[in-house]
Amino acid sequence: MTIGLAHAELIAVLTAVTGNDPRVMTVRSGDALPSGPFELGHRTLQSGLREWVREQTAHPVGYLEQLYTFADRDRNNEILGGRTISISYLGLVREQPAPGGGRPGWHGWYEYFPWEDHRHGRPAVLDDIVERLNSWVAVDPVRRDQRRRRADFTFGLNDAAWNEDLVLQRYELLYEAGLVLEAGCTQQSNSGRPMFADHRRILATGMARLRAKIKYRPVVFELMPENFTLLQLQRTVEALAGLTLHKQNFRRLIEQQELVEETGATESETGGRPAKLFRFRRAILEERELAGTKLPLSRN
Amino acid sequence: MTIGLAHAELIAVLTAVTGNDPRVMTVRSGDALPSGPFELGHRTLQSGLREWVREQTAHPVGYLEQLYTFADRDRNNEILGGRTISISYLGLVREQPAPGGGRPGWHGWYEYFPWEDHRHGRPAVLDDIVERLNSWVAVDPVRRDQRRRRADFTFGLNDAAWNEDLVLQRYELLYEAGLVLEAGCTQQSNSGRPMFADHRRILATGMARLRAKIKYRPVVFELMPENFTLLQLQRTVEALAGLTLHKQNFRRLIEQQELVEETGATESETGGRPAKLFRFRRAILEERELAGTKLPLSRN
DNA sequence: CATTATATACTCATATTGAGTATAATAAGG
DNA sequence: CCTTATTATACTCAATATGAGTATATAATG
Repeated sequence: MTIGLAHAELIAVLTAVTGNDPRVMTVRSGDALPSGPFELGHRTLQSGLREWVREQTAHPVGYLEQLYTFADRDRNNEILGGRTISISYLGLVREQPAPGGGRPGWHGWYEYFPWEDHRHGRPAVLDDIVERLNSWVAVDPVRRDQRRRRADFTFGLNDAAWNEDLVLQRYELLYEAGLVLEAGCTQQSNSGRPMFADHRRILATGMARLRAKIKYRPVVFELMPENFTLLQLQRTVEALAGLTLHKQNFRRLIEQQELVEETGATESETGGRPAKLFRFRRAILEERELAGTKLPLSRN
Repeated sequence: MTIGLAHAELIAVLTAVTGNDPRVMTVRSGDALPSGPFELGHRTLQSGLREWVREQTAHPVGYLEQLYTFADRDRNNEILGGRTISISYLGLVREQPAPGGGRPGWHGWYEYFPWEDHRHGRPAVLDDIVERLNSWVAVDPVRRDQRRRRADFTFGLNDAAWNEDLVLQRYELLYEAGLVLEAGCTQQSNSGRPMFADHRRILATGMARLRAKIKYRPVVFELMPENFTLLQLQRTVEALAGLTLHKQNFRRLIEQQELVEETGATESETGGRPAKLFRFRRAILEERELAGTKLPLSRN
């Protein structure tokens, strides 16, 4: 009897932002995240993950960080004996054209989480969700107050402010309330596209991590091309945060932190006055690995 | 051939602060962290870890959060076949008297990391360490500049400020420079007490996480008794951060965030004017699970 | 009652942040 | 060429947060 033996699985939340659209790399036409077993031939967890992503999506991966390790009892249905442990990673890339013409597996974040995009105001799907949440709150006479506070807090209801970082908490609340398909509910519309097993939860974990991290670390630049305008940079951050930002303050913060430097060239495809092109000052990574990037999350 | 099979191990960094001394629970007289295999009988990773801690240390565990998952090739020396995956957790507790008179495995953080405690000024061991680091910097003519910047940044040398969060980066630098025993060096003094396998690295990961987290989440209270004075709270934070804080500003921040409420009683054992006793306002966890606790890290 | 020690209140300069207004540089339409 | 639309960039200002003090309060001790 081998105590402690388990199946180790690697899962990737690979993210890019293309045309102001935050996307995640998927397999099976958008139903699952790239994944595969951790094998003896893999040098490390990271390199194992890189191999699976290369094999399943043929997309190069740059920045990679560990997200979370899951081991749910109901994850090993199909597998004989042992348990399955899933080690998930967040990867940041620039979207590349698919090699060989195969369809690339990019899908928009907000296809899975339509209630998370507040760039054009509060999304309409929230009305429906809030109504169903209210029923869920009301149905339990004992925990009603607790449920009320939790719903208010996570979804920014009744004077609470919307907090873009609470992606995972919102998903988990919807799951508990039986409002997403993975929870075995029969409802269909407005709850976002489901995914295989717990992959949507893992995506939520990655989104939450990234939304939180862009505020104190210069990771956005992993998603940017070599040269970019400040507005492009802002639009990328906005796409991730699902919010619009104050333009002038955004520039002020980026520039005063010396995160970027002018290339000298300008971009005039933007419509109005041509914008200066910038590049990321890689030197900053050494100068202050941890000193952090603050992003002005002053709403518009 | 079972592809993807691995040994799953759970490791705990269990921390308490007793008498202004941050401590970690150990086994084997301080040589290792509590750990054990993830077994079929365990419902979840967390509950498996709780069982191992209970069995090996008999200490109750409250707050628990996942730290990191490791899988190094050199971790499975003794075990036949497969790899070992270590899933580490950070636990926060209040130190309890050992049941049955067995010696409890509490050891001070700074026994393992003597260079991390700056509460009484820059620790003397740093002189030695810096000298050896300088040799390490100088010995490589090619990467000298890079090494210089890295040493300066992580240890706060040459005008760089000491950043208490960089516990792991400092340990890793010392490891790479061959200045800790785990790296196979022969030196003895001033490099802190080593631990079994990579347990000291895992402890560093936990310390770094906790030092970072107390700044934006009210987790310190997990380490406090039910009622406490503001100075006791401050001393606990200082013990963790390895720094002294500005007393008046500390109070201002704690109070204006409404993290605590007066119990009505006072504590007069402190020497001077009796201090009001406070308790943590648990309600705040619901009110703003994520709104955060800011700690004034203005040095004294 | 002076001394010592801690607790708590209040002050003040500076930095950061949120939210604007004003001006500059381009393209397109008439 | 002039107006309008559109984007870029500079500058202002009030509110708040932060770092670093000073001042006062309440106890114990000798």
